[in-house]
Amino acid sequence: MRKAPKQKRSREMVSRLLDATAATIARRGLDGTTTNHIADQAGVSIGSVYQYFPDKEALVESLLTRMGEQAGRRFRQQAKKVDIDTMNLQQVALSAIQFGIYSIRRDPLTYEMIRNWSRVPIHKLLDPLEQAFLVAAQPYFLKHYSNYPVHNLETKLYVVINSTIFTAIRYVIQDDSMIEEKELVATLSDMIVRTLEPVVH
Amino acid sequence: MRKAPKQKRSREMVSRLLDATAATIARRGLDGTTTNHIADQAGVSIGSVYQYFPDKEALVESLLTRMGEQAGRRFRQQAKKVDIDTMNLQQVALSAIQFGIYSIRRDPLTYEMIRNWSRVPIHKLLDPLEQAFLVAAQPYFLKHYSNYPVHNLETKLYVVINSTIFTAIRYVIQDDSMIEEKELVATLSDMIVRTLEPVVH
Amino acid sequence: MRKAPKQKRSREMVSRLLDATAATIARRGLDGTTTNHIADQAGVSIGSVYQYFPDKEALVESLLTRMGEQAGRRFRQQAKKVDIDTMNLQQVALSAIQFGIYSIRRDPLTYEMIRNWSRVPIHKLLDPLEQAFLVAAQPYFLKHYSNYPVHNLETKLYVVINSTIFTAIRYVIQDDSMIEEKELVATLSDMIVRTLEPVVH
Amino acid sequence: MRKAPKQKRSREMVSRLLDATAATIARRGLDGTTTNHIADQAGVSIGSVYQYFPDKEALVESLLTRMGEQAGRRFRQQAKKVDIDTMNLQQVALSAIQFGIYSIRRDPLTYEMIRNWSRVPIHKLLDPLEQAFLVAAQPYFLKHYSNYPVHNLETKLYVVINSTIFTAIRYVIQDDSMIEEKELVATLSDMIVRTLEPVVH
DNA sequence: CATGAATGAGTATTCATTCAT
DNA sequence: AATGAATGAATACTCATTCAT
Repeated sequence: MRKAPKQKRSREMVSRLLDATAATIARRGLDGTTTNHIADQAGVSIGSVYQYFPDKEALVESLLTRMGEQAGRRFRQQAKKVDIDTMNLQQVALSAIQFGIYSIRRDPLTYEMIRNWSRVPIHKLLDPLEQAFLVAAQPYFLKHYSNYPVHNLETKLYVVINSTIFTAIRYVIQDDSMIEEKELVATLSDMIVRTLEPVVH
Repeated sequence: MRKAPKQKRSREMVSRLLDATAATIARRGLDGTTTNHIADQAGVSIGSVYQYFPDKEALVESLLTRMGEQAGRRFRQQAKKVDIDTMNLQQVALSAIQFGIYSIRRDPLTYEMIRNWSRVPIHKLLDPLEQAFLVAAQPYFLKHYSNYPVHNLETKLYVVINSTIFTAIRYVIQDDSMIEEKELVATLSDMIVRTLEPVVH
Repeated sequence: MRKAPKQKRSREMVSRLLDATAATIARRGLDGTTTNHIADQAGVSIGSVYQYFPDKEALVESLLTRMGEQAGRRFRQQAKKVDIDTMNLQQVALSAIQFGIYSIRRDPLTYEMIRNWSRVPIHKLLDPLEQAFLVAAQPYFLKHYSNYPVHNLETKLYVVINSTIFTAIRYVIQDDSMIEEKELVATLSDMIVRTLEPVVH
Repeated sequence: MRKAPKQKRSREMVSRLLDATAATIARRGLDGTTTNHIADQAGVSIGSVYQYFPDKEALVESLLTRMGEQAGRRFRQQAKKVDIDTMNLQQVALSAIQFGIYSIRRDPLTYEMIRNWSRVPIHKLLDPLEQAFLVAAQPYFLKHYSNYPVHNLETKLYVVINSTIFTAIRYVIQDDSMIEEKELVATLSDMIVRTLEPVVH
């Protein structure tokens, strides 16, 4: 009974600090973000930051975890609306990639995190997405290809998801202007469909 | 005539500094590498480093360029040995990926560079590889599919190469133990073959 | 109420850092002064220096401003004692210059600052002095020459003050032993009096 | 006989190095000038520079000495043309100052040297000028004021010359826009005339 | 619990000068 | 005498983290 308010206050503080971290990274980039910037943004002292997080790394990791959860939730909500019976995989993949590229381009935080994927525990963001995609895809495959090898599916999804994400990222970041975005998106979704296609005997 | 020895010495120094840079990055990581470490490793003074390279960035870029050239050369040598008539694309891709993953696992330098792909001009390393792959693949496509749409091929190769590289990298770096390496390699090469397959009418 | 002690502490730190800057420049010269020397002299860490001043330049500028304020104050105090009715301008100027030369000779800091006048914002030091002199001189001119052309006075004071300061500085610094100090001072004050003398119709 | 060509070559080299120093300081400023820049500009190796001058300081000092000699020569040539009988001191001073300000503004080398007067042995430049002015002025005073106290004259010229030079310098460098250049020049020459004026009994 | 002042290790780069060739 | 490659001391500034209040 006595602990409740403290825990609530604590949860509020954590959330506030993560908001501040997100806003700061979005505005100043990962390299440009200092712990003091985050404290300022959160409107608390730097000491308080260290009361709730052991170090800067923990702050970023927590933020990524939260981003992963949110992204997974959004993905599941989107997935609900898709009518498996009328839309084919190509269409779904295409709009998903388009939406993904758009999201990265519009969300500086995600952009910055993914840009620095090797320096942050990016899997905290990607794993939930992968998981959500896996769950959402399962019924599709069960319906269309009744005996799709499920274990195989997992690896295929791993390949397909990572391929799509990082190819898209590299394209967005490095602005390889030789290739049209439309064509890239088409080729990527083509890659997805072809790769996921069960082997035809 | 008089300049020859100087040019040679200069080339030797450049090479020595790049070796030192490579060794230092391999041992201490990109972030842990300072210009003074490089000078120490090369056995020269820090001043000499700046006599040959304007700044740290130039050092890393030159190293990546050299790595790209070497990788391209190695790739072409490997490609020579492949007998297009007896080996199919699946087999080629499979051994190439296996070799690639092995290389990254064994070469901490490549590992570190690719790990920091967004902070270094990684294209200096990847472009020659892409180019080499493109050149090596051309006869294959000419042989098997006489009128493969070449422009389309470019985008497809972009997708295929980046997908393979970054998925492999992510796999190696993050040690996603849920998936077997063998299966990943198989799935990746499968993805390559399926994606590059011309559309069958 | 709560901010008071902090502001006090802050003011104390600023003052302490300026003291340290002054002492260090006085002892080691402007070129020989590093930010770490200043921190050492102040008995604080280098980080603290940068908590209160954005860079070295700001430190020097603040010091000059403080020096200007102090010099202006001292000048006004001296000026109070002068009895306009009994002392003439020649006498006032003479003692002022004597005092000035003495000050520079005894104060290595002022000496060093003025020696480097073109590399530091020396006007922060000289402007208050000029202003103080202008204010102090006004009643004198009002009394003796009721309708002295004020705008003209500004330029004349500019010439007179700069001439005096820099000629004295050059004399002190370069130790031109051909000329007696007494004679120089006399000639300078003579110059001042003659130059400020309103035109007689 | 055998030494002659060497001495000639030596003199040529010294002259060449001074030219290079002058050009480099004029173009890059005193702080921006390195010994290697000078060697490049002279088209010789840095080692050769140190064959002829012990250090950078000696290079600058020699250059200032040469500048002083040239300035003195130019001054004497100008002075020849002035007709003492028809021109009065006010006119001479005025045009001299105007010419001086113009020279400093147009000659980046002189500007840069004078701007850094406290860090270079500026007297090597100014002493010959003072001397030349002293010599040139002597007959003028002898003619107009037959029993002008000569010793006094020396000090007065010291004051007048330094006052003029440094006030003008400060004006040019710091661009004190509150004061019109015309007015400053007029006031300075007024100061000169009034100060040099023999005491009227 | 909160504060925020203080800490100090860490790093890229410059340039006058030397000396082996 | 000439070369120019090599030297290396020296310096301003950052920022994650601590701890006394």
